[in-house]
Amino acid sequence: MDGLTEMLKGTLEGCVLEIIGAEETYGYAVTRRLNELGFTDVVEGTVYTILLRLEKNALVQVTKRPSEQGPPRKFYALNDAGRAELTTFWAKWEFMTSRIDKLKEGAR
Amino acid sequence: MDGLTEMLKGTLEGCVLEIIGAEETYGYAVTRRLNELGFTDVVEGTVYTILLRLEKNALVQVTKRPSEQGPPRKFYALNDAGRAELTTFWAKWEFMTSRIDKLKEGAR
DNA sequence: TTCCAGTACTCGGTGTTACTCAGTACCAGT
DNA sequence: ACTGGTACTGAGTAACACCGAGTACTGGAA
Repeated sequence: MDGLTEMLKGTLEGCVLEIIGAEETYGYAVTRRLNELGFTDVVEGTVYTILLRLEKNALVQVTKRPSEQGPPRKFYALNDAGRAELTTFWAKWEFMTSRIDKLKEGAR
Repeated sequence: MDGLTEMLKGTLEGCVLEIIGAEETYGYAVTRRLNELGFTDVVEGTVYTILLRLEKNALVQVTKRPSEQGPPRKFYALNDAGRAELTTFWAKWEFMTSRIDKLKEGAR
């Protein structure tokens, strides 16, 4: 599935938030997870920019740990602000999808 | 509901496509329709830019008609390319929402 | 009769976002 | 020595929704 780029704006960050909220993890693994989910076109560079933004906005706690395979990993975990952001993300998602599904079903 | 701006990227155009696909209509009315639907922050300028884009991309057929109330209206109707675009929009929407709902439910 | 509110469209400029692409670097197995 | 997988960075691009100011037409209130 391609051409999802524009549609993912604003939601991809929420997905990343959800993924690292479920379990402390690192950029490369987040990319793999998104690819597994079906977002096959999402590439590492994209995820890293999101991660850097989350860090800049103080929504995550970062811990650098050595890896057995390759360079050290930056592990991300949500802090309180991050969890709050995730909650409002799902609220917005719920709101938007419900309205659009209503439109789709031809509600007047 | 505010702060939906980023999330609407890529989907708002699809919504406009759906609205004018259901019935030939004009910009001001499309804005009203979106506001009724719950997207209260969507403003005229935004809708007109989308309409202009649709016209530029040859997805709509435009007819100017006088109005009883105010300046003449530009009525928009989907052409074949527009209907095709609408179909692929809903396909992308279906794809994206199904994946994200799966993520939300904690699918591994 | 003038002025305002509602209707209706246009357009230049802005900020956010995902993406592209190139680069750096570390390690394992061949 | 080399390749391929792992892992992160950063500069630049394109698309989109939004902002704000402007134009213009009509009808009713002041």
